[in-house]
Amino acid sequence: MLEVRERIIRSAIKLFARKGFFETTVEDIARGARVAKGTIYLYFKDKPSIYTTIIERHLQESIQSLREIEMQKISHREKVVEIIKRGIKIWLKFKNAHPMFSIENINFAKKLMRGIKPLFMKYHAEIIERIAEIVKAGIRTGEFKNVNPAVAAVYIINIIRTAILLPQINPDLKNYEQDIEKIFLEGLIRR
Amino acid sequence: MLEVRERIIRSAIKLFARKGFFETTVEDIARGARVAKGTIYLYFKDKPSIYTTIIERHLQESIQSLREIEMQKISHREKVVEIIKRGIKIWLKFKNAHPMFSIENINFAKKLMRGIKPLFMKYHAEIIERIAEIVKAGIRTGEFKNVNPAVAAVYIINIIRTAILLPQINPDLKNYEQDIEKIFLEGLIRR
Amino acid sequence: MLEVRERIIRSAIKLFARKGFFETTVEDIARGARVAKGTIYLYFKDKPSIYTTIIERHLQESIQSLREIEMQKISHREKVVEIIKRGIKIWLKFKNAHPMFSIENINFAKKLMRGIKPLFMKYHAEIIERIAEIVKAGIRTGEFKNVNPAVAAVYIINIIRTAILLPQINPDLKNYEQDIEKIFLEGLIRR
Amino acid sequence: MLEVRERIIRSAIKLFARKGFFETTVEDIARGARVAKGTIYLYFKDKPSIYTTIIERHLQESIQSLREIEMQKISHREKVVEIIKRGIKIWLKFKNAHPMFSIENINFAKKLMRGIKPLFMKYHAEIIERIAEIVKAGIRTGEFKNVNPAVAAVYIINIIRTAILLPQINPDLKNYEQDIEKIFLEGLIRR
DNA sequence: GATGAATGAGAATTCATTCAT
DNA sequence: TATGAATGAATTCTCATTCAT
Repeated sequence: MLEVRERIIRSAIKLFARKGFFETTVEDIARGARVAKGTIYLYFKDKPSIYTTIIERHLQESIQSLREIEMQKISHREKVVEIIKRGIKIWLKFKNAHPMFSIENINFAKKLMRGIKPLFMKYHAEIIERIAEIVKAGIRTGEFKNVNPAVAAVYIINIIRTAILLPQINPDLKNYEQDIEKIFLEGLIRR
Repeated sequence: MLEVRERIIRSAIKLFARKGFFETTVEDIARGARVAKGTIYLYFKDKPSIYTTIIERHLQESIQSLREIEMQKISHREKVVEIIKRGIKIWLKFKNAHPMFSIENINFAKKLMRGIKPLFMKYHAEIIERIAEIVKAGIRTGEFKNVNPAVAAVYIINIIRTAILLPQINPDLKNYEQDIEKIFLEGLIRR
Repeated sequence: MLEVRERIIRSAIKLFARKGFFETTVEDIARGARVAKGTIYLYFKDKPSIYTTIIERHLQESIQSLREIEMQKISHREKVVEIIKRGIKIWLKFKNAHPMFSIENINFAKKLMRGIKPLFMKYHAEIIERIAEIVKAGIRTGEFKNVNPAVAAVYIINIIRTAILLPQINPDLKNYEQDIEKIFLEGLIRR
Repeated sequence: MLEVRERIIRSAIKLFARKGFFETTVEDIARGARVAKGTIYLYFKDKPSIYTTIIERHLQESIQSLREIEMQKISHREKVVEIIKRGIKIWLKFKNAHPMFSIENINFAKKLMRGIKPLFMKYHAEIIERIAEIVKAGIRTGEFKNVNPAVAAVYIINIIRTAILLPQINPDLKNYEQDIEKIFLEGLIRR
């Protein structure tokens, strides 16, 4: 049997993803973790802090993934492609509950989420920063066009988002990753 | 003074965008519209239906915008650029509350959104369809690369989203639209 | 077209009988009377006073009916039977909404009905009184057993109630009036 | 101190009888039971279900009482008298709130009662049935007149009602039970 | 007289959080 | 540590009544 704290987190991830933060009750989480309601409060200060913990974990995972990519001996183009691939993998785990690349959700519930924003912003800024660094390097080596690296970084995060949303919106689509990558790297315009 | 119904809608748009659906109370909306709580219920069946009405309005506006672009006598490239420009304008108004712009919210509050989903999906499908048609035409004329038009359509919607998020994440950035457009149309890779 | 006031009363009678006092809204009554909601308040002080008016009308009708029976040249036994017959007829019109022989309803809604109680009690006392007078006379002439006339009067009102409830409880029953009258006049015990 | 659930039920019985269902608030009940408002909802799904529970309890008590009477080794006449005596005792506790005792209430609040009606009808039918059986047996043995037993059963229930109402209407009356019993068993007519 | 839009007090219900055991 | 019964603030929604037109 897992640690109580871990059981709570896993139960919460499952429920937040399925029903959302507001429509998941602390009781639901407790039931899923097979502990009593009160026990939750021995491990977490309040409901939002469960959410915060989950987000933080995923953001850290994302940053760890970026660090690994940075150190690989591959072209910057390949690095960018790798960021997208691994980003999809990590974020897919957390799917819809993840406010990561859905920054709006942070505003979606001001009061409750107030505590999440600074945390999120800190990590988010680092993620953008690290991706921007790779883009900047790619520009220096002449691999990439001369664009604002920060803009490109946000753009890349949205590419990940596009890849995750696409099958939700259009489940029949196959091999869309190739098209996304193509448009992203080479542009929509034919020459 | 505006019509009561219109005042309620505008108050709700402002509040949903600022605080989100759950943390906006009916009383808040009433206060913002300068009517009594009960008055809301003369114009709307319940709280979710205010939300639905707002969403529908924005989706219809989006579709109307697409129709106008379709009829313009400009290149497909210019049409796509125009879609993005006008999309930004429309969605900016509704910012954070807009579930299209932030499809994750649909899962962020499953039960609430259940009623909205069919409505949303209907319009969303039409929007994707119309954008895809333009892309398809552009491919035929040789303006665009040969990619799956549906993939490109979702991609374009996410470009709009990127453009809206960027200044929120990094308020110092200037002229980022140009870079976004450049990456989108010509790709990140230099040649 | 009837007078407005009369239209309101008839609409209310119909609705109170069908849905009860609490679940009939003033708006319902107005719609049924084909007047605007506000118009009701030109004719009645408030919602309970519509109810009061209806009750008063029926109680007066009951008393009028008793007065007529008193003057008839028939035996006391026949008078009592007549009271029951005409009581059934009058009360049936108002059926379930009638708190008359459902004195509990007066307590069923203390606050709202507070105004009804004195009115009701006044008439009710008179009705009991008049019936008791007839019973007393019957005892004097030797037609009836020597029982407390007031007890007999309430008993008689409950006979009316029994006759009205029976078909509601058991719709298949036929000719039950005869059995009720028999038990009432001659008793259940065989001799 | 009683169990919480029991305290809630007793508080509700007292209040429903005094003020009626509609004018008793959940807060009232909670205060009377000395628990918080929310606690009510740990024991009952909603307000009507408190009512239902109370009704069911009293109906079951009535049936249990009938079963006991059935088994007694006394004449049918004595059984019938016993039914009335014990009926008075049981129903007095629940007085005004009891819809059996006051079947009109069923229509006094149609929507509310819709959920109660099937429950009520089930028990009510059994009560009538059991009383009717006793009457039928009394007719067979020659104790009772040859009347429809179902009619007599409803008649008996109304006798109970008469006995409960009488002191409410006329508080000065003494020994009225004897007169009621006399009229019921031997009839009003003198011979 | 007549209207019906607007009001707002009041009710039922939910659920995060506490705390005695 | 763990429990889960109890709490009560907060929210949605209803509807009798008012009042400007």
